Amino acid sequence: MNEKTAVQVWSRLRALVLERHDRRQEVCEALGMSFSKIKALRYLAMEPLTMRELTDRLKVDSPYTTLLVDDLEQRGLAERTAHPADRRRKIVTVTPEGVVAAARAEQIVSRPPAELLALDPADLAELARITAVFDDA
Amino acid sequence: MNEKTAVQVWSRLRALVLERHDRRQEVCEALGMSFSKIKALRYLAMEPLTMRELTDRLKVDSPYTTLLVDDLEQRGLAERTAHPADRRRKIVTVTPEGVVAAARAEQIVSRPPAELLALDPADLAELARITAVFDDA
DNA sequence: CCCGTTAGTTGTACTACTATAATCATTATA
DNA sequence: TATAATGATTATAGTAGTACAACTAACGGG
Repeated sequence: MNEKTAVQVWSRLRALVLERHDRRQEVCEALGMSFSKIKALRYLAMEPLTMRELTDRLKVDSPYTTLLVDDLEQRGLAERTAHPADRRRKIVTVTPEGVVAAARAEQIVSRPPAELLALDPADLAELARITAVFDDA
Repeated sequence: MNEKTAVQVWSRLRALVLERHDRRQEVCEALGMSFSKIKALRYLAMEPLTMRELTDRLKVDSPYTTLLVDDLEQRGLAERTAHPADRRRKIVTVTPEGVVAAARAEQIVSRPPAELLALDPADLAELARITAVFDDA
């Protein structure tokens, strides 16, 4: 009954991530911007992206990406710069202020929930071992 | 280093639930309605609720709950009925069609991801054992 | 060099959701 | 029994996000 156990585990993981520890509202309030903008900022903080790459990562349409980056620029968190090889493209990079803001967001969402911290260390280690395969799956 | 391991596990669980297997779009397309309405329908399918109780569960404001239930009623998926003891309240119940729709939604979101099904049965059992404490936490 | 394609922007219109205030009926309470 | 509080609705306005069409500028292959 692998299937049945998987359903049960899946239900618990969803409850943990989606219901009990949905940090979206918290991070939106902390940074004073919508979650879409925070997602954009976090992608850009990982590496500079062209508008198109950012559009693909966010899974939105390109006109909306323009609006998102417009807003991030107005807040002084990101900048459009020229692409060295293709003058059609624009590379969006985060400013130092953007790096700080992205780190604040990252810190909030990555804070592990009490349920995990309360686990027996051996069980937590087991969890780490078992979930390791998710990284490259 | 319990903290560090917890951060790592938390990161993997978030990626699994939020990035790789976010079923929101899929279930919205299957039922032809917004995710808020589907959430409302699923709560109501578990048990009949008053408008206030539904409002609290959905964490929206009461005027919006009115709109949500209006729409579910128009689709023939839910019904407002009188409260036996308090004529101010209205009890919202799902219709037989609503039960079917809620079950379809449930089936989509509860389908466990390939990552879990591919686990070694012993590891999956371990996962079930360790995550069991989440149920009452 | 022409032509199809791509990158990005602008504009418009729409849906989903949020916030607030006002209103009505009903119930609980001082 | 007057008054406060509650449950639900209506109305209004605003923000966020989505979809589409049109457009400019620039690249790339025949």
